[in-house]
Amino acid sequence: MATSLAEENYLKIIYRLCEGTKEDISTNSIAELTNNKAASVTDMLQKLAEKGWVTYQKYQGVRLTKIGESIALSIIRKHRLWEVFLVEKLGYNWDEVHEIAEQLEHIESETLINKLDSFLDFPKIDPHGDPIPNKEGEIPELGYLHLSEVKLNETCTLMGVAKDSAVFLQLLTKLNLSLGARLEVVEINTFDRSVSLKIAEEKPIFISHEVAKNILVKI
Amino acid sequence: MATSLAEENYLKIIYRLCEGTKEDISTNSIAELTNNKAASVTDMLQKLAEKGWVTYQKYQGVRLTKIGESIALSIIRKHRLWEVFLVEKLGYNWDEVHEIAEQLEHIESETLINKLDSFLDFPKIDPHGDPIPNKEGEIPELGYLHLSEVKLNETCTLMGVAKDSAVFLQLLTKLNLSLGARLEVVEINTFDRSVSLKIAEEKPIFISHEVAKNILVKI
DNA sequence: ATTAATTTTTAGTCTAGACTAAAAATTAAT
DNA sequence: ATTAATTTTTAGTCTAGACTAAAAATTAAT
Ligand SMILES: [Mn+2]
Ligand SMILES: [Mn+2]
Ligand SMILES: [Mn+2]
Ligand SMILES: [Mn+2]
Repeated sequence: MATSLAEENYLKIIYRLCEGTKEDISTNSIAELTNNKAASVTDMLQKLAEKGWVTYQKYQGVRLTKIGESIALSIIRKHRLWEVFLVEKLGYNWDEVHEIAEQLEHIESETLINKLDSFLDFPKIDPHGDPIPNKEGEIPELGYLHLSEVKLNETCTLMGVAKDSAVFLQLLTKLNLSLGARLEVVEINTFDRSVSLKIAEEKPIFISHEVAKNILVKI
Repeated sequence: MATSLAEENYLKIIYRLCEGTKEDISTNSIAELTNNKAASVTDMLQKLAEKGWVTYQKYQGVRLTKIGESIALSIIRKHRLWEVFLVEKLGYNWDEVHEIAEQLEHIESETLINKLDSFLDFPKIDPHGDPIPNKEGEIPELGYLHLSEVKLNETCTLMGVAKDSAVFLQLLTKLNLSLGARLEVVEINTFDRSVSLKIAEEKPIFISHEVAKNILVKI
C-alpha cells in the first residue's frame, strides 16, 4: 500500500519513540516530535490504525505493527544511506546532512536504494554511528553506552551520537570529538554530573552532562 | 518564495511548452501534460500569476516570467544532473532514470546540487543528450536536427532524443542506436516517411517516421 | 453576420492533513 | 472517594490541489 509523506514521517517518529520502551506511546509525545497539535495526531493515528500500521486504542496509546515497523525501518535505511552518500561522496560534514536526508528518505524506488547501498560499499553505520538496517529491515543492536554512564578513570571509544542536531554535532567537532576517538573519563563532578575527558593523551576537555548523555561509546 | 511540488511541476511543463514557440500557451495543452483537468489548470494559473511566475490573461493563454523561467530551469538542472548520477554512478540504463529523477528534482538544497555537479565533473549533457543548465540557469542552444529532417545519403551523429519515455528508449537500445552513433540515411520512403539507416557500415535498419522525428542529430 | 463548436473559466464539491475550542476520559491530588 | 489537573478525543474549520457541471468567451463554420 502506498505511503504519503506525512504518514512516513509519523511512522518514523513512532518507531523512534517505541524503541527502548515496551510501553505504548502517547499522543502528546508524538505531537511534540512531529510539531503538530495533539488533535492532528489523533486524526492520523486513526488512519494509520485503519491501514494496519499501528495498534491503537483510544486513550491507551499506540505501537507499530510488524508491517508498520518494516515501513519505518525502510525509511530509516534510506535516510542513513543517503547520509553516508552525502558525507562520503559529496564531502559534506556530519552536521550538515540530516535535513537533506529528511527529504531524500522519501524518494520511492526499491532499485535505487539497493544500487546506492552497493555504490557505497554496503556501509554498516551512518556518519553519526547509527546502524543501517539491511534490505530485510534487520538492524543490529549495537549495545552502546551513553558516555554519562561510563565510570571514573575508564577508557572508551566514541561510537556514535544520540542526537542529529547541527549545533550539537558542531560542538563535538569543535571539541575534537569524532567517531573512533579514544576517551578517558578523568573527572566526574557530582554537583552537575559534568565530565572531564582526555582524548588520546591531550589535555583534558570539559563537557556537560547533557553532552555526555548524547555521546555513545563502547568500553 | 517557496515552491510546492505541484507548482514546480506546472512551471516545468509550461517551460517545455513555451520552448520553441513565442505564442502563449493554452490551458488545454498544460492540462494534457500534467494529466489534470482544464479547470484545475485555470486554478493553478491564477495562483502562479499571483506569485509573479507567469503572465496570464483570462482566455488568452500564459507565458513564464523571467523569474518563473529561472525556477523551471533550476528544476530541469536538478532533473538532468540526477539522471547523470543515476547512469554514471549507479549503473542505471538511460531508459530507467526518468521517473526517479522526477522525484529527485524536487529535493531542495542549493549546496546539494552544486556538490553533485562537481562530483559528476560538471557534465554538459544528460544521458539523453539534453543540455544541463548551469548555476545561473543558462542553457546552451545546441541546434540539433531531427533525424526526420536529414536528407537522403547524408551522414549524421546521434546527439540526443526528444522523448524520455522508457519504451522509446528501449526500442533505440534494441536497434543499437545510442548517443554518438554515426548514422547514414540510405533510404526514405515517401509513402510513410519511414527511414532506413546504416549504423557504422552495418546492414541497414529500418525505423518509422515517428521514431526518426524523436531522434536528434548533428550533421 | 449568425450560429455552432470548442475552449476556458466559474461555482461548487471533495480529500488529506493541518488547526482551535470544547467535551470526554484518564490520572493525580487531596 | 471526590475533586482537580492533565491528556486525549471529537466537532467543526481551513487550505492546497484536485474534481464535475454549468456558464461564459472565443474560434470555426455556415
Ligand atoms: Mn539524520
Ligand atoms: Mn544519522
Ligand atoms: Mn528525464
Ligand atoms: Mn533526460
